[in-house]
Amino acid sequence: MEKATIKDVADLAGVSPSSVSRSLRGVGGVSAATTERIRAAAESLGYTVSPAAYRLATGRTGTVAVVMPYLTRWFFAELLGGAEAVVREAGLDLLLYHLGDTEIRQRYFSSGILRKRVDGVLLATLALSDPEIHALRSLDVPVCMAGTEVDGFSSVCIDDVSSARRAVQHLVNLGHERIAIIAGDPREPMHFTVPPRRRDGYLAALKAAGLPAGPDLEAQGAFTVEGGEEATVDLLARDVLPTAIFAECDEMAFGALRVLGRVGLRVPEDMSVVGFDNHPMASYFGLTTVAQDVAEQGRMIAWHLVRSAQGNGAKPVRLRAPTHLIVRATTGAPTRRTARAILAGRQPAVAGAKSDSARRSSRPARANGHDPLTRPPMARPAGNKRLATTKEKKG
Amino acid sequence: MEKATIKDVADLAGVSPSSVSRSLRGVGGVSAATTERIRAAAESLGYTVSPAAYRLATGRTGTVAVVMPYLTRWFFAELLGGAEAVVREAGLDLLLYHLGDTEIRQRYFSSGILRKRVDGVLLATLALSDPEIHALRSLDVPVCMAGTEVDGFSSVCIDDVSSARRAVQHLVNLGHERIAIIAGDPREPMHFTVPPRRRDGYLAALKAAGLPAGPDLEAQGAFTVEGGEEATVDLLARDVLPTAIFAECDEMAFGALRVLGRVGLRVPEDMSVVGFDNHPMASYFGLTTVAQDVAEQGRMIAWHLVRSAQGNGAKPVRLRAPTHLIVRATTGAPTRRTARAILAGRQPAVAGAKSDSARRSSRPARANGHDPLTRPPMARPAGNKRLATTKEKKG
DNA sequence: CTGAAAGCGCTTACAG
DNA sequence: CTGAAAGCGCTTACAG
Repeated sequence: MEKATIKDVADLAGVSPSSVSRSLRGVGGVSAATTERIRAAAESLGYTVSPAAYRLATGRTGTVAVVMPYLTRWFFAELLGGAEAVVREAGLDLLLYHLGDTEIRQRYFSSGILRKRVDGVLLATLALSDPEIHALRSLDVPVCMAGTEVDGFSSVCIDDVSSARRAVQHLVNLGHERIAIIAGDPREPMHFTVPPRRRDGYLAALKAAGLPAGPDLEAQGAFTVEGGEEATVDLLARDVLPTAIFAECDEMAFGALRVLGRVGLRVPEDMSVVGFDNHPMASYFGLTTVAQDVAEQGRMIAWHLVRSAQGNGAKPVRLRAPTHLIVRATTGAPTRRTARAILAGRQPAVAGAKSDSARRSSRPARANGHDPLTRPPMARPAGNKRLATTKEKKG
Repeated sequence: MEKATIKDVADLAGVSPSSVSRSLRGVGGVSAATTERIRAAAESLGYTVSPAAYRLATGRTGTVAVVMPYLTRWFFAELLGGAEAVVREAGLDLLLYHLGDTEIRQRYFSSGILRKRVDGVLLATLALSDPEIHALRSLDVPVCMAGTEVDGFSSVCIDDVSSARRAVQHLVNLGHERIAIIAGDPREPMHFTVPPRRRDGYLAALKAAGLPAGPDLEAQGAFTVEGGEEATVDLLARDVLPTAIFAECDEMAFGALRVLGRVGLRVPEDMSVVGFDNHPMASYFGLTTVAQDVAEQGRMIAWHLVRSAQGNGAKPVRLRAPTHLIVRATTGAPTRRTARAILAGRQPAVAGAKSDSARRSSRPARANGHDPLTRPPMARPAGNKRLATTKEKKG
């Protein structure tokens, strides 16, 4: 079947294209009888409005752009999934842009290419430069952000500061006094805005508790598993060891668990670990973490974007998504034995963890802290009740 | 700045819109002098061609659709990432559709809504029903598939059968004689095509080696970590236990490792495990697996789609992406002690693994098989040479 | 090499 | 309630 046009439908129904357009759009002013005839004609012809013609005539594109710095990372994939559902439900098209480096990004924003192409833009967690923000503003379409707040744009965020603070407070409450952080690399090319906020929460909790903070207790982890491993190796080579580690994201916590297992430190007996995000693998590891529903955030902001793109109530809003601490099995009260003493008694040297020789030690690696069967009283694992399934319930 | 039109540019350059169009499109027939004047005018006005007008005039949309059954699963996110890069590089727009259930999907395909909207469609691993295939064909635009082969459409696939066979052959070569499989659920709503092919490879290897196969050695895992856990619990409750497990995907292998660790079976001494995909976490677990480069597959097929969508050499092709076995630390020769004997000596009963009581056993969980320090001679771990980073080199 | 004109398929005041 | 007409911003034969 060839592509039917509005004229074909009009001819078949014996009316003018105007009437077809009116009736199909449901703007009223068409008698019930003609409406029905038109509907039947359109259906029999398999008629669909040409998006190009519609857009040209109305100036509205029926399209939103979703701009992502990463497509494969958990957070962004979840966000995209949530947003897509809402956008499609609204009958709009979703144009996907993976905008890696700043240069590409700015070229895109300022080229105006988006302006004629979309009715709205959804940007995921990017710290934007001033020229970029300016370019976005002059796009002259509603812009929404996820994970970042910018004046004049709507956004959805979690409260990274207070959430991180709560996670660290959990460690404080367990009795930890030397709490290290595995932080995101501040020189991250993507200008991630999240890491510094989570670090602020960490620092706030320490300060409130009168606990020490500083470079001795910080390591960089790049927000990846490997980065978490490197950071942990780094931490374990410090003069004084922590009794607990707060990782700014779960992936880094996974890396920490691996290294701790390798060097023979038990989790949580010898070292507590807290992550952030409740990554799908977190329950696998029994990781204590801060949970956020990222897909829901995608839905929230996409819903707002759709409304704005359709011209309704375009006042910028700042949406807050909730988080909650999930205590599983990687956190517990510190034991009297320090990690240093344990390592000293078992390993040639902590520094040895960096070399191949550590791996040839005769000690078998320990479990990575999941499902520790002896658990200190204060650690209340949520979930993990059954062996076969480990899905957490919300809330 | 208001949106400049071609007329604005023409006026500023003192020429006709025709010339502006010709010169900007680079179709020739415009003097160098005018071309330059036009270019300058366009630039000073920040002119961009209106996609809607262009599409209406030419009938070409400059857009491709990418249709995905999942957005957040590793495989699909990787594929999307690879495809996006190529599509954007080609200057085309990427319309994203997350089409969950069959009903929604078919409605979309047959509505013709895509026909007027895109110049090409890329479908990710979906087993399509005949009506769906018919609807796709009548779309009248090139359709490319990733992970599935359909007559008349271009596609990119790995050889699931021979890759799975090779993985299982690796187990056979190590001396395993009872090799179980954790397979994808055949009633999967998405009509996944991959699981049966990987199972075929598994069966072929067993048959060639004259080893037993059958229901006793099969369990369903749903292609998720939790599914892998359940399947492993199931396998461990069988009358006769395997000495090795082939999981059709890495996520299920992760689940297997977790359960094995919990019940006290060492990997690979007591049980070997092979996965499939080389998921980013595979190296973390030291998992022996079949590696495929999914992003590359996305690039390959997207490149072909772009060419087809632009009308060049539209003959359907069947692209094959390579795979390679990565032997890490979860596979080794079977020991004389059977898993059954080990379990019998250590646990109240295998069935106990299903109940909470197993978790309260006084035995600590074992390491999940990564970095086993005693390793049988035939297992040659690739990578894992250094502690801090575990990235594999290709090839 | 350049321009006038038609046409792509719609929507939307404007008349009736 | 209905239709004729203009217009959205381009491209592309068709003349010159």
